[in-house]
Parts: sequence; structure tokens; C-alpha cells
Amino acid sequence: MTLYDELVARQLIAQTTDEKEIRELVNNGKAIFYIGFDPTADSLHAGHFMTLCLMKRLQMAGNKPIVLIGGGTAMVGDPSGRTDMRQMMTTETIAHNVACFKKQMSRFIDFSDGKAIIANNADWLLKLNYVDMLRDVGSCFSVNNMLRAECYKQRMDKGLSFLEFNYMIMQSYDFYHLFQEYGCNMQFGGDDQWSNMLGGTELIRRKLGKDAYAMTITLLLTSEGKKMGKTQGGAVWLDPEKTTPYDFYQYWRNVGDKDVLKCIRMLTFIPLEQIDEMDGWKDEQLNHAKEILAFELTKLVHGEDAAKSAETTAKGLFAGGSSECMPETVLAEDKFTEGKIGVLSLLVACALASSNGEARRLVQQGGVTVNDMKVETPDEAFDKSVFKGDGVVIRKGKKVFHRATL
RNA sequence: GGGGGAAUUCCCGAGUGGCCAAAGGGGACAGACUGUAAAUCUGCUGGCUUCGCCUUCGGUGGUUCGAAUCCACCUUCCCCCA
Repeated sequence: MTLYDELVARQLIAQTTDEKEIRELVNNGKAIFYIGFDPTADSLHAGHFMTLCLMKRLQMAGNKPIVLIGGGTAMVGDPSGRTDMRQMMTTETIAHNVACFKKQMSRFIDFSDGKAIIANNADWLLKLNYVDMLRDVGSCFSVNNMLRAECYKQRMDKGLSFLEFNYMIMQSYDFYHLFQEYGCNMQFGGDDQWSNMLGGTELIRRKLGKDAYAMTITLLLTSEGKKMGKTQGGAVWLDPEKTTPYDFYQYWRNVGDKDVLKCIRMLTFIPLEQIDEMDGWKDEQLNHAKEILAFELTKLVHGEDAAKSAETTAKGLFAGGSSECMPETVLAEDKFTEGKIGVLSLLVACALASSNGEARRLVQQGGVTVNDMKVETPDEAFDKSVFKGDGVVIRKGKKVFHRATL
């Protein structure tokens, strides 16, 4: 099976400008493609993960990836998928984020011997002169067309600043620049980037009379239509400091039934034949498929050891027993009053509740268990001595485990 | 440049002088059921020393016994005209 067919089989491809040509380039390792990353946070998140995997697949087939860090475009802010204006970022923050990205990406992309390139569009965008720019590329864009683009349409009554309106032009300029500088002939991106990407191919055609291609990747949505990789607390990060490997594992362990196979197909490197076999799985087996998904992804992001440890921890905890590996809080001396600590303070100290009120509610609703004993009243207090040694295992709800020690 | 409108708790959105910690929905969280899934039902959703008190309704001042609600100025946004 060719690489392109595999991408299709994995349902990764959403739209293409010229399927035949792209197939040809990609399969023969002739694509020099770029994908843009906006450095809006100091870590990549689960949403970037699929993109990184795609880059890896393509690189393994001999194609050359260009990671384009949007240090310049971040100064503008992409309005796509946004109902409000992005917050402007300082140059220092952007530089810091860029550094963090580079580090995380090297896990997926091989940057040795010029097999991949990292570029930062701040290097050329920030130097542009306004009038030159207008004359040079501004004439190639039709405002009428731009306004028809989906990403702008959504913003027509919510407000769209001129700053953001220019995002498409910046992104198009990037492609144009990379085409000339590195012979970059293809751009990939999320499906929400489609119109921005077309802007680039169009600009190259107009300015240089040459063809470049664009392909979008299916956005990974849950069966409810929400973006995958988001939790109430925000994104699922790839940085173990921001989302622990255990939590990362748990996120995938808990995906809905309907989404499991889709995730396995799109995100893992498990051979397609095996995936097809899993396709018929139900109930118990399907539940097992989630373990596979969680394990595979954790392995890819955090390494095999971390994945194993996350798996063992999860199995230990959910099988009823306890386990060594779980988030832990060391209780400071001043949390105790006369050698005791109340449940409410305990929950707050372990960050299981954000306030005493929330802690009280949890207890009243019967959601708190300490060392397998349900806490009945908010007045309950624990003697300092019980925290000695292995400490105390606190369970909030069904899934959140936490250890408190001295 | 002129005219009209908007800003409410995590989000959407009611509320136009006291009965407002603020309807309703969504989300989140907890309980029951389960497979660490989904669906469903229930509870819950500002803080605290919790039968009471304190801080919130874009910002700053003001009117009033009393303001999310009225007035002034400011900020941001939307719509119409140019």
C-alpha cells in the first residue's frame, strides 16, 4: 500500500487541491512540505499530535518536512475558529514558546542532516515594509474572495479587526517565501486552514506562474462534534509537566466508544490490518481497545517506560487496589491544627477542590473516600499519624486518586 | 464624522431601584446505573469561621435609606448612515 493510500485509509485527508499530483509527490518522497505552528502556548497539545504524526509518516517515506513556527503570525493572530480576537503576545513570550516547541518536536521529527527544517516566519514577516508588501502581494488578493472565506464569514457580525483580516495574507506570504527559499511545494494543515492555504497556492501561481499544492487534515472531533484533546481544564498537553503521562493516558483511556477506532486509526502507527480486525470489537473488547489506544499514544509521546507505568497505575487503581504511582501531595506542618486536619482542608491542600465550599459539597454528595472509607460528614478530621509512611489515598469521585503524605 | 444599541457569574443568556449570589439552558463536578464508555435520572455550580456574613453584574465617580438596574465620564464591541 502506498503512503498516500494509507493516509486515505486512515481517514486523515480532508481536502486536497490536486489529488493526483499530491499522491505522486508524496509517494515518491518528492514533497517538501510545510506545516505551521502558532506558538501561542509553551507546549504543544494533543491537537498538534496528529499533525506531528503525519509529518513523521511523510518523513519516513522520504519527504522533507518544514516546521514553520509562526513567530511572526502570532503577532497577528489567526481568526479561524475564533469568535473573539486573540490576545496579543509579547515578543519575549513568543520566543520562549518557540524554544519549547522545538524541543518537543524533536521527539517526532528527525532534524539531523537537514532531513527537516525549522523556520520561523518572524525572520521574514517582521522585516516587511508595508507599502512594498501592498504593492508586491496585496494586488494579488481579492477582498471579495477573502470575505467569502468561511473563517471570515463567521466573524462578520462578531467583529473582525483589520489586523486579523491580514492573517490570510501573512500565511500566504509564508508559503510563497518557503516556495522560493526551500522549494517547498506543499502545505498541510488542519481543515480549518483551508482558505488560508489556498491563498498561498494562489499567490504562488500569480506571482511565479508555478503550481504548489495544499492538503488539509481531518480535524479530530469527538462524536459530539467537539475538538478532541480538550478537557474542562483546557488542552491535553504533550509536556509532562503540564499534563502528567498518567493523565495523558487516562484521557485516551476514557474516550467514548464511538471515537476509539477513529483515534486508533488516525493517531497510532498500528498496521491497518490489525485495526480492521479491531473494528468489529464490542463491549469488553472495545474497552480493551481503549487500553491499546491509551498505551500506544502515551508511548509515542512520553516513551515506553512512562506508558507502562501509566498503564500499571491505572490498572492498579481501577482494579480496586492501590498503587505507588499517583499524584502526591506532601502536607506541610502548618496544615495541621492540634495534630489533626479536617477533610475540607485536606481536599483543598491536595488541589482536589478549589475551595472549602467545593470540598464540602463533594463530601455532602458522597464523593470522597479516604483509604477506602467513605467520608460521611464535612466535620471529619484525620490524625496526623495516619499520614505517616505510605500516607493516605484520597479518592474523589470514581476516577481521581491522590496520595497525601507527611 | 453622524445616529442607534450592547457589555451579567465557566459559556450562552434573563433581569431595568429593594423579594438578586442574580431565571433558563449548556458545560463542569458529584450520586444512581455501568465497561474508567454512551444514554438516562438526581443533586450541585461566587467566597467564608455556612441557619449568618462578605465580594461580584466592562471601568471610575455620582444620585439614593438601598443600584446589575438611574446619572456622568471612560473603555471595548455591534448595527445603520457617510
